[in-house]
Amino acid sequence: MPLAAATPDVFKAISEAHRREILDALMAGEKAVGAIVTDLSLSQPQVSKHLRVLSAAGLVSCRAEGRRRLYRLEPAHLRPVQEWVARYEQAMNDRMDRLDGYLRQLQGQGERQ
Amino acid sequence: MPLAAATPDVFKAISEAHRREILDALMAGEKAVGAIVTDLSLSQPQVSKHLRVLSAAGLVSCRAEGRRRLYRLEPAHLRPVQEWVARYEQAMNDRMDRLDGYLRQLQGQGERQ
DNA sequence: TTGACATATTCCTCTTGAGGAATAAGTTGA
DNA sequence: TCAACTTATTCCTCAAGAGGAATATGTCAA
Repeated sequence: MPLAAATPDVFKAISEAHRREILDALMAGEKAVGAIVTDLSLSQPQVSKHLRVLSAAGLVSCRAEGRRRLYRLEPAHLRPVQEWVARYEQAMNDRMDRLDGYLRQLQGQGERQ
Repeated sequence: MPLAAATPDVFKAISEAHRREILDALMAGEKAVGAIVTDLSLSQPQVSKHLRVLSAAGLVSCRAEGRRRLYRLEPAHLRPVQEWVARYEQAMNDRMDRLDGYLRQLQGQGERQ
């Protein structure tokens, strides 16, 4: 994973399954790198590199405690994604409403016949 | 864009900015490829390839009308993303609540002094 | 200081993916 | 059938990105 992988693009950051797993693991709370390694059965460099990407995207933060580094979720930085999908939830509902209206209309016709 | 790009992975599909723009453009309703091309100032092959990826992910569907192909949004297939982020909204709120409780506690102490 | 430990980084290889140019394929109208 | 039109596909190149192995960096404990 080259340095350039540390893109601050949140959508890119969460597009990788392993990185989503890491975020999921951090939902339980702060964790050291080693804990993530054992939890997810990934290699240590692999986890470090993914954490770097997540960090660049602002999705995790880090504090040092002794020789360990404790990573913590920063869920607020998922907001761009959240807002983006939210607009489509609206679209989903609109479609539902149309379908609903159509069904109601069909039903009305049925009753009139 | 090789064929292998047609991954049915929704997260990968929406990780590309141009593809998100295409989806956004389709929120207004069904559109022909050419319309997307002019709307977004992308090349025609570029749009076709992105539509292929979006289609493989189930995010758009297509119907032929004469020599044109009309693409339509399938917002329901964004559900995996929506559900995934939703879990983090919960995490955000939890954190907010803790912050709120903490502030209240501080305020209480201030009043007592 | 030295050695064990925890994490980060570098170097490498391989695959994936984006985009351009050219072309193929399907459709319509004359 | 032929020419114009619309979209899809192929071939190519280049950059990005993932992962492994080895190593560097930093920290603690004795």
